[in-house]
Amino acid sequence: MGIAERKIREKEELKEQILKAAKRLFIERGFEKTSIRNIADEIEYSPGIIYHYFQDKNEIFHSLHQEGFQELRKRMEILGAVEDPMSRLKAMGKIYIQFALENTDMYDLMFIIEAPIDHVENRDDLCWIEGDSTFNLLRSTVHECMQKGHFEGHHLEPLSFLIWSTVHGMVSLKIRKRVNVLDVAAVDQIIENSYHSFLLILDRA
Amino acid sequence: MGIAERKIREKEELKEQILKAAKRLFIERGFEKTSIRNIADEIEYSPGIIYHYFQDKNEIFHSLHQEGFQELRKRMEILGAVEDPMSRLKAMGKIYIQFALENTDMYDLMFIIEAPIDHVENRDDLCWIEGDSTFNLLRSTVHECMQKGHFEGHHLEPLSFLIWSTVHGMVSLKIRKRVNVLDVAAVDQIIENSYHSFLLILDRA
DNA sequence: TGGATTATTAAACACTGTTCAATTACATTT
DNA sequence: AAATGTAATTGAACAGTGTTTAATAATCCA
Repeated sequence: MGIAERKIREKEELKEQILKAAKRLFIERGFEKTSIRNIADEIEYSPGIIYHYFQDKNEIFHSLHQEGFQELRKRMEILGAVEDPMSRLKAMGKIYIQFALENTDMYDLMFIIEAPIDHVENRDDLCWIEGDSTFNLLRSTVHECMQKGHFEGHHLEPLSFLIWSTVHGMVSLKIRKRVNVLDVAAVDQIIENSYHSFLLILDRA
Repeated sequence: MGIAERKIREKEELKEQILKAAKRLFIERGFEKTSIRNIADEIEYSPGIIYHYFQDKNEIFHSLHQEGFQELRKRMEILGAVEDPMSRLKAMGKIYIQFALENTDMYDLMFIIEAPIDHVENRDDLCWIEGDSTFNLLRSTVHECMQKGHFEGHHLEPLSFLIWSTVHGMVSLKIRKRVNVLDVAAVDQIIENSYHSFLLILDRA
């Protein structure tokens, strides 16, 4: 049944086209400003066709999640070379921040935007597995640090979440333009300087 | 010219009505799902009239910012009673988190949502002044802590931003439903436990 | 009362996500 | 090769969005 297989392959190809077009438009215009009709125009099909490949707009952008997590994880790979867990933890934060600031829209989609995450109710969803594996990297690193005597009196889960929250807080305040309450001059450097403070804190924690 | 004044007063009244209706709907439906027509229905006027009182939808919801900051500052007032700056700082974080979790939509508007902050280009805007005065409270408390010998080796501005980022990170990850990557059982308690870890860290920082 | 000003409306514009009946394309069977 | 049945694709429609504007209603002042 080579024909049926080709059919499936072609169907997958169009799905891939939609995803690629969606990503292209999304990266340069953001979530809200990328409409179904925009995507349809881009792939030169009618808008209706998109609903034969995706349930709704959210499902399209939710599919892009995965790519974001893959990219983030790829960047984390070099951490394998870092023996000392404490140094690894510190490098991890730096990579996370860098990823967020260099891929603001992707980060937005992954960790800030409401819509696409909303009707992912079951925890078995691929996006949670992806996210979980990324968080696991943090968790296990923190765990190693604790085994080496760091973070005395802390508990693994809350501390890991706290660390995540700190870096997320910094980048999301910048991405969503709330850093402007600070002195204008300091805005550009603030995250780098704050992260430096954070490293100091981690050493003493 | 009592008549002119009454006119102005009446004009203010309708503006107030719009704002009140907008807030009512916003609190129970969120930003996206509150439309101009919804607000118009609520005050029993035609949709067009709203544009005689506000430039656009963003300006309406931007006006609600202020109320949020007022409420937040009101909650912060009891901190005046706390002598020790370190205790005050800790209590401050707790109040901030509580405010965010009890007024999620308002917090969303103040610190997460993109739209209404977007075309507030000039830093003289009331919203920045409001926000700045709130941040000043944090900054000055951190400053007092430093004068009492805490946070050695840190700098005021980056450290203050770091602390803000940490609490913002925790609540915004919860508000935008990204805590689900954690063990399901831990979700409810995670912020409280993490904040406890944060207090420990502050003592050692 | 007449004229100018202002407040308010209804209708329209250009969008949005989504659905669905109708159409086209195509592989399989006769 | 023609007919059939299935799947892909379309175009139009629905109900909604923010926003603009010409026309209307209301009000104040001379």
